[in-house]
Amino acid sequence: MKKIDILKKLRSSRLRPTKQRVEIAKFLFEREKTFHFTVESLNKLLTKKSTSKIALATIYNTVHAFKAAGHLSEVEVRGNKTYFDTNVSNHHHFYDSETAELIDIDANDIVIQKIPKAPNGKKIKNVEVFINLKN
Amino acid sequence: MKKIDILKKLRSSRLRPTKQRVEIAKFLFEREKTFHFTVESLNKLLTKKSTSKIALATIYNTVHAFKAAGHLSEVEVRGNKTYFDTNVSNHHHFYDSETAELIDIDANDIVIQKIPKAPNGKKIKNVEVFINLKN
DNA sequence: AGACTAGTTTATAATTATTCTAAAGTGAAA
DNA sequence: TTTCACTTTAGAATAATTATAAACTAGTCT
Repeated sequence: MKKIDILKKLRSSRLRPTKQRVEIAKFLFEREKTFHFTVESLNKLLTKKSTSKIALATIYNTVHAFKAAGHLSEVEVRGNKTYFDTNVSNHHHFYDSETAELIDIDANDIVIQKIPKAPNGKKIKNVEVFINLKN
Repeated sequence: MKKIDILKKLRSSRLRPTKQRVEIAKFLFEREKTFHFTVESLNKLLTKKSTSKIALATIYNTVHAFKAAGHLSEVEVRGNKTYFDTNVSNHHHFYDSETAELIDIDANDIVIQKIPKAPNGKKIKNVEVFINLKN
């Protein structure tokens, strides 16, 4: 994703393309593969990569703004920290608890044959499959 | 589950049946249906039910000890608090984000037809399906 | 039964992740 | 270029959980 697209992406979501947002967006979205991270890991990576320090609160703000805009998804991982994913399409995850690493699984690679009905008055919003790994 | 069984359960897990552990175990395991809770909710319920106050740290200790012994499972719920489940068999969950409520799904009620291979050198430990609900 | 000891409970402090606050800064519309 | 709503920022506040260390107790050994 080019810089111009980053700007479009931000503007189309009514997010002012500030220096910080552009830098974080470039870091997150200008890559081939999907990227999984926590706010802590993102902060470390940004600090290493860049000269200008972005406040932790700004990273929280920005990540949440990107999530609200649909540019990031939050991943179902049990544990203390919240994981985010640049892949916002419907998909699933492997989780390697040894390395605390997430790996995407394409929605087409999992087929569910039988699924229960939602309880009274409720509807199914989405189905997330989580495959825990061991060595 | 009777009191004698609670004592057996504790002893078989090498957990001394202290007053607090027995009280918590009775509260958790002497019921028909599976029970979902957070440490906070359990603490409130125990405080309401019982005369003797159990320290919050003890509840954390005990819940973790029960989990380590395989008497409780931790549920995959994104969010700040950790959810536990008295159902330790292989099963899945509905999650109602409106009410922050978990509902068990029997393992037989979900059939997965196609599943990806585990990455190099890894094996599949287990598969958890999580169905998010909406109104 | 009495005393010992390792395991347990407890109140409180510490830690960790996240959110709040309010003052200073800044994009972009006019 | 002025203006102002939106942002950023440092630091305080909050919330969940874990650590600490002193007091307590179940079970064992006599």
